[in-house]
Amino acid sequence: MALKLYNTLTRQKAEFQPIDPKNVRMYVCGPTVYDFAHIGNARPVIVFDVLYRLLRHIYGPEHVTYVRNITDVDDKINARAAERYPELAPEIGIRKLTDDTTAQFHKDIAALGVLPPNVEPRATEHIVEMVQLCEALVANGHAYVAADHVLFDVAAMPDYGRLSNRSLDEMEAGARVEVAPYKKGPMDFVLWKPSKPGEPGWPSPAGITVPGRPGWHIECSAMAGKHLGNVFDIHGGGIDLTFPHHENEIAQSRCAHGTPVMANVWMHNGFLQVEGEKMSKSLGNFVTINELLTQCVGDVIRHLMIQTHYRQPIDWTQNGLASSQLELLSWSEFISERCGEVAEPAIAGGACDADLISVLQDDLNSPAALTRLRELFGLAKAGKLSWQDFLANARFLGFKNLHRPGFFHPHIMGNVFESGPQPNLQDQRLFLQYRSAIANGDVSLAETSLQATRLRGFRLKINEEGVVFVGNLTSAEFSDLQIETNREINSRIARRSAARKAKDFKESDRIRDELAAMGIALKDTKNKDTGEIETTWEVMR
RNA sequence: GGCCACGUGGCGGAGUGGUUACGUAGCGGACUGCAAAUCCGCGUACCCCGGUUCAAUUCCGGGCGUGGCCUCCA
Repeated sequence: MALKLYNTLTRQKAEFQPIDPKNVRMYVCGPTVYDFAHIGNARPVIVFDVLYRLLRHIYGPEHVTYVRNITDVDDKINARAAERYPELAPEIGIRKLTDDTTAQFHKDIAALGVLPPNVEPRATEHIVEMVQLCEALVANGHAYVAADHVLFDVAAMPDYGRLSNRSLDEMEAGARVEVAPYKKGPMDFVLWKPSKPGEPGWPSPAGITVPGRPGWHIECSAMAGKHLGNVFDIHGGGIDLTFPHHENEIAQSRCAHGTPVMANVWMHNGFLQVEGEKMSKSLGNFVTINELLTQCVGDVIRHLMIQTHYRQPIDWTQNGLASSQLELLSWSEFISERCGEVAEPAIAGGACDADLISVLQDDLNSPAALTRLRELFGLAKAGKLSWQDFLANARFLGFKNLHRPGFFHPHIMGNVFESGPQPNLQDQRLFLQYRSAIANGDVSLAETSLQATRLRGFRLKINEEGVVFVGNLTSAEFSDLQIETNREINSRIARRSAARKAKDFKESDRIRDELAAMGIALKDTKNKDTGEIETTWEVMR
């Protein structure tokens, strides 16, 4: 089956035909860097990561160019920088804010298993290209200068509004925005505007003498043009960007370059709600990726995200996260049993499943891909498929911690020593935060969490499988909790086995309950060869 | 007001003009001293009202509900 994609431009699913199969080009609108990225920002990042992986699979990794920009010039950035760094010169404060926020963004999405794009251009490094675009548009009559602004003349473009399916008449009729007096047409939009004092500014195009700065849309036209050419294959982003952002990008790029399209395929991911409500700062239900990563491993977020088709709305809930985590737990328990002591399986081998690729090729049907992965899981459990093959497919979908089941347990292991303080809810949250920090590779958060728990009288230890052990030894020679713990657990299991042999079930059940109170679950299995009963343990679900 | 999505079993979530996807929870069974884990089995869902059709959850029309854009928010 060939790759089919839904195209907002045509409102149809159609077979994807790359302009050049040796260089498939995709542009996705990235974040404006002024604050922590939220879960809504994570959606396009994950969705188009799946597409990127699929394209690389089909055309070869070296034949795909993925560009995702960083918007680092914006009113919100200016305002935030002035607020946070009032003592710094504006350009220094802005640079610091955008650098820090970009670094944070990278850290957050790395935990989500997202591959880095081939190019990640910053708007401020493409001012020259933006100025050139403005010049070209003024020169060919698609833009005009008024009051030190460069404005796009919407009336000069016959099919303006095609992407968002709007006519100029409708938009003007329904427009709620006040029209600036210098605009020729009410829908004309800004390509370049004069900088106010204290705002970043650059030499202006088109004979404007005062310094200025770019409008919102022009940056993407400039960056896409520079890195992907005047016409490229796929342009993606959130559905809210369809109008005006993408519509205006198209207008600028096409009119500047004289091309019939900017990108052949336009893809838009659906919106996201939180616990049934729209996410907004005023409602106080703003969920940042960073915050989520203190509760769970990035794989869990990814699982929940791709379980819904990218064009469907998602209601993001705590409940959903928990069930995603549970499924990942069962996969990871299987994997860790099979791969044994290989802590960092640089697992060789494992092939991509044709059916999984096939459903993914149907407009990126990631939920169906997950269903296929579940079938593969069943086959692997039944011994009809190697665990490496299953793992390879899971990794293709971006899950990267399946060899560490400890990361997916709903709880961390309970208190294995009986004296001293018992953890309360807040402590347990800290334990989880520590585990997540380790899982997501956040070294500084891990250290902070460790310190905090230490102050509260607990000691944490995490093993290769991601299982966190908690003790409250007060001794300064707190050596190796894991060894202590294993010794403790094994001796209790031995006592229980003896009791069972003696048919003292009251005693054996008592020991099992005791272990359960520590968060340890026992499993009795019959050894197939010897017929002996063997007891294994794991952290409780 | 204009334009546009979405509404599936307890929950999550694909898909289809006629044959109970899938996951999870729940229930029943096997196994077990009892559990847990595992394995096997079970649920006959598609917002409402009309229409088209031999047949609609799936197509068409209307309604209701939720959400998005038209306000530089993915």
